[in-house]
Amino acid sequence: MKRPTLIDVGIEAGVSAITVSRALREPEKVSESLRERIAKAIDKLGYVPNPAASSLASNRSSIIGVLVPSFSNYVFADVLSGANSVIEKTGYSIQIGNTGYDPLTEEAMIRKFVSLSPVGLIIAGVDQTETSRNMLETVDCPVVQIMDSTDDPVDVIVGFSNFEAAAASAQHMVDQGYRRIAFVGTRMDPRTQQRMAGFESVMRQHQIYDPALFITTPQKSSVEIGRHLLAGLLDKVPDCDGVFCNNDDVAVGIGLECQRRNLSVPKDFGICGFNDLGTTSQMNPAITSVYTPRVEIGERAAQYILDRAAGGPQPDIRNIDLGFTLKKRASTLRSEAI
Amino acid sequence: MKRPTLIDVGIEAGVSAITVSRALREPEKVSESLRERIAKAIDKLGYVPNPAASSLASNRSSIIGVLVPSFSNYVFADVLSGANSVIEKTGYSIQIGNTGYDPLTEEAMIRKFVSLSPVGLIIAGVDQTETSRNMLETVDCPVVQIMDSTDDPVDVIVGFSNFEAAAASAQHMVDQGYRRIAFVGTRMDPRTQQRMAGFESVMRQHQIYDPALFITTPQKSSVEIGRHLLAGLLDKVPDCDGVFCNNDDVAVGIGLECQRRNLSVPKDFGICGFNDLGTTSQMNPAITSVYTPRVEIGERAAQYILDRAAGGPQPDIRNIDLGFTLKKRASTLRSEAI
DNA sequence: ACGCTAAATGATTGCGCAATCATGTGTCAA
DNA sequence: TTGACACATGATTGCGCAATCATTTAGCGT
Repeated sequence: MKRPTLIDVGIEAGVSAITVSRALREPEKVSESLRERIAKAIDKLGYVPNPAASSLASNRSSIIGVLVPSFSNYVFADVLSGANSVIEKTGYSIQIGNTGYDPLTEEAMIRKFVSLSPVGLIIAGVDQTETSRNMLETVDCPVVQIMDSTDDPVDVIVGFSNFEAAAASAQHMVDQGYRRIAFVGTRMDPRTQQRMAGFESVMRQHQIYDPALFITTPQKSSVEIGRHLLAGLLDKVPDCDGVFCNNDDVAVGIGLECQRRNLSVPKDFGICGFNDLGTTSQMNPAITSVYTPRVEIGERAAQYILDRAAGGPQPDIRNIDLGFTLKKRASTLRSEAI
Repeated sequence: MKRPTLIDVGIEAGVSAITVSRALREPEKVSESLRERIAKAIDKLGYVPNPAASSLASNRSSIIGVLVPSFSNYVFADVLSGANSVIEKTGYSIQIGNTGYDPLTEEAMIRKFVSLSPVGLIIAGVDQTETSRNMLETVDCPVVQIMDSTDDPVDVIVGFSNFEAAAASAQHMVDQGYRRIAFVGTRMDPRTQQRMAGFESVMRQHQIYDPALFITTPQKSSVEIGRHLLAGLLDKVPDCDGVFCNNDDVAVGIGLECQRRNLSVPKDFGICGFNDLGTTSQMNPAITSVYTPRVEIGERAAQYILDRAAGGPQPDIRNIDLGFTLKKRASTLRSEAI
């Protein structure tokens, strides 16, 4: 009852082991009749390839590594979902790693992944350590950075500009007449910092920049923290008339806290979220948010790796910017609300 | 510049390859001095083990397979997070699979995972096909079913009783005086059906069972669908006075729709969610929900696999029920609200 | 019918490691 | 001093597959 090998299948089908191997990997190089006989033998014996042996012999595993900073951040659940939908139809599989937003953990995970001779790697962001960057430059497989935008990716990057997305949101709020807009940032990972920079740039441009309006916390985002941060913010800056959040959870929390305080949204207070995870659009009033194409980013990243694995070239455009969409909703549309 | 092997390290350290291998896997069997020399050599050469070779030679990979029905269901993001927190400190890695709530996809994924000679498997639920069940019974590694409860697991099961959790919620609503309580179910996967059964059982017990109060849809849950389902429900059953949702998203959507309709919660309408994902507790009013120990389930499942891998025995209690907690909040506490 | 080429199939080898068994080395009791 | 024994280290082998090269067969024009 041992697990059958290529040799067993070969014997059953009356061919050599290598022909079976070929029939599986390059069927066009094996005659029709043999293919059928081999298929029958595989079926009969219940043969399943041994990926370890294949990997060892070919110096190439069938693993695609996906490195994300957090599983509980739903943004990455979506990315994973997109990548999976593309990969699951192939013979490849996804191995995941969680860096916990820590560069050194990330380094360790990259080292581990590189040792797998993966088909490709997907990794969030551009802010790797020098050592990490070096490993990624050197590894013999496509590497896709995601959720960000840069002219100098390791290989290619699929994402959008966090700076621009935040700037567009800020500009929208300014357009709607808000002047004392706060930035609320949780976790403060590199992408959040870029959003903060984009926000700040627009504030400065309109000469309404005020450092007192920047509220940040290293805690992870949540609806609950959003409520607390709004309370703190209004204590500290009572004349604050709006907020841009680095995350939808926080925006929802703030929206709920406004309900409780009977703070009129959008009239007296504007709210803008980030990522458009679904709840913002259903709130009362509906909350403006920046839709980011997370699922598509996962799909495109995975597809690029498959294309390269199939022999495709590195494309000319290495910065694949899928953009973002500012979903303007009631929570900031003060002009229409009057 | 080739990747160094055990032999290279051995030469560098002046020992044989197998001693290096031992130093890595069973350090206590190698003398202190050699261990140091070997460690230095490994460092100098930047040696990283080849998992494929190891797996081939030992007939045992370092992979723990986790099979979930969906990545975008945040419940499983939490499970994954819990499992990862336990596993990341070890030399093992997580390979994930998405069954898409489809038994045949699940079968295929199990087949694939089994072929990896994994350290262990974690799989959601108990409703595998006969073929799946067979493979799981046969595979030579610990298998942990999760998110459910049964006296007859494949190996062990870590979870809670969906039937009991729903029944407890229903009983609570009945205790609060609700009599025309609807069940709103999305996706209708096996666990949702168990919740429905638990709910139904309590309704029958109190002789207030009415099939018209069961609203189900194959769509996945979301805040948006929750709003729509409430609208449909109130059209169909105007005297409905409460709802038990199989999922928090739906409960939040219903809560928001009640806000919009100025339907007084909990006075005229009670709402209970499931899973307690975080937003329910922050709503106005706060929504009652059943907290399920998702992260802990992931942790315990992973820990069990590690224990078994380290030579531990199969425990006596194979049904590890971590329970649930009904978080009674304003949305159902009608007696207190008056 | 002959030789040429292309297509189909096979034989051999080694990937890097761990299982197994073999050997060396030191310690201690009698 | 000897032998028994534990402990430390090494040599050999094979895991199942794919890369490489070798061989056979089929198809074709002249």
